[in-house]
Amino acid sequence: MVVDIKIRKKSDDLFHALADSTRRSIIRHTFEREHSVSDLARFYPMSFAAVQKHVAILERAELVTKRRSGREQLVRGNVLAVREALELLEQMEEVWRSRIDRMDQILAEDPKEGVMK
Amino acid sequence: MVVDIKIRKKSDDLFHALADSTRRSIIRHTFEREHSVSDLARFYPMSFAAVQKHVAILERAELVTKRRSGREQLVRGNVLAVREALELLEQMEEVWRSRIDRMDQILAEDPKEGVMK
DNA sequence: GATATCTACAACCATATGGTTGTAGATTAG
DNA sequence: CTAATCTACAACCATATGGTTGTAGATATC
Repeated sequence: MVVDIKIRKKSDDLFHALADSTRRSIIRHTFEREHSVSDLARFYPMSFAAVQKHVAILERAELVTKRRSGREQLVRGNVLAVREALELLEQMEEVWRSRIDRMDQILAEDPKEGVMK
Repeated sequence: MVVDIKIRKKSDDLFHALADSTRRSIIRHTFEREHSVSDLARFYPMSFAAVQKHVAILERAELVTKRRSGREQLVRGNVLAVREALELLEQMEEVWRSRIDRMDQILAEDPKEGVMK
């Protein structure tokens, strides 16, 4: 299905965006309050352009949004994308949990079955 | 601190490992039950060596463990790493939540203060 | 109007990533 | 013993990634 490809791509973007400590730091900062891009750039040991690229990756993953204010571009964290990532991980955990449930079920079955074999 | 670097690297590895749909699929499969590497390789449209590399990346992120059984290498998902990723995301969410709390606090203050200004 | 600031974006570079094929060592099956 | 299977790992390749510098357009400040 085409929709599946979209979900896959979105998850790829989401986790990829999270797989960098600078970007995780930007998320935290922009969760606290809005920051302009150059505001953020002053904070990290890299060029303005590099930070700009990190913000673009976060934006594509919808982890942050940008809003223009005069000549500044204000970046704000979007908690919904983090929730999305949490849900994806919880779905994985669910597969694991259901396996444990099945094992419990097998162990709870009448032991005679096993002994008689 | 040196410990921080370790945590950073670990988080990088963890989210990077999750940022690929083949690897997320392997996690799900090995959460259900153990699979040998060639078992997994038969399932995906790529070479054995490619799957082997994906498993290595998952192993480095501690998302799976391997156990030898004769000539086979059995791969099993490790739910603890998923929990770790969940915790990291929840910590981010916490920053956001505390900001909301602060805003609520400001809005709950005696309105006279604002009016009198 | 002139100058400084903030942003966008292109071009470039070194390294990482995700794939391939090929070779060789262990282990099992016939 | 021989053949088949499973794994490890090296070498290679195209593209992606994360950084750089430089240029140019908007906006604000003096």
